[in-house]
Amino acid sequence: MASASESMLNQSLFFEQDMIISSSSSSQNGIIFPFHHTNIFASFPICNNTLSDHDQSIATQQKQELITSQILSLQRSASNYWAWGELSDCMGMKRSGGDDHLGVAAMKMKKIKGRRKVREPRFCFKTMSDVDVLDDGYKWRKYGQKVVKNTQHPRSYYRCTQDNCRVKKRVERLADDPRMVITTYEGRHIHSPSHDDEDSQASSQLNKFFW
DNA sequence: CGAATTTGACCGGCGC
DNA sequence: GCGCCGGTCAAATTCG
Repeated sequence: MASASESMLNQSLFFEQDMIISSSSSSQNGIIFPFHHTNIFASFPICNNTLSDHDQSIATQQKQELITSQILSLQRSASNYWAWGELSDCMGMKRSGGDDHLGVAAMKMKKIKGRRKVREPRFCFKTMSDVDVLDDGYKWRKYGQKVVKNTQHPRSYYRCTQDNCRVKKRVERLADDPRMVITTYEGRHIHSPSHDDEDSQASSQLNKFFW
């Protein structure tokens, strides 16, 4: 148990270093590297819109924190995950190329300084799973369901039940492979996972380290 | 009976 | 300006 946590720690530290490298060296495809012992693969496309260096570093840091947190919390239930992150808090961003199923969502924006519109950082998992809602350690309440165009499966919308925690997630099935579940997280948890299983202590310790 | 989910209405962004 | 579409709200319904 202790060794597993330690291993995860090292993995995530390595991950942070790669994130920094990727933000300056790759603008389209990002990087892909495996989390060997969890079968998690991560790829981080970097937004190529015009962000200042300062904004870039802040956004990258936020993304790192979000992804690290989510991977830590998902590690317990993970099997055959693919994951990718998206730097989405930049103005007027459009996804280029495919990935239509994730959508250029008309996401709720918030204005900063009265002019800039910024999206919450988002992070997606693609998972081979029979169940739609993965046990990621947090408690979610469903607040909506929508049939999106060109897909036969509805998309479900969840919000974290914790007071003052604004984190949301969307869950949908891949149109061309219904066995795959797309889970999109948006925002940052302001608390530890609420699960009371035996992993919670180690998990919260790791969270403390990264947050 | 309170909590959680369902579901149609509504809203705002975006493309034409 | 209008219509489409994704996201959210909230009343109704279901569940535990």
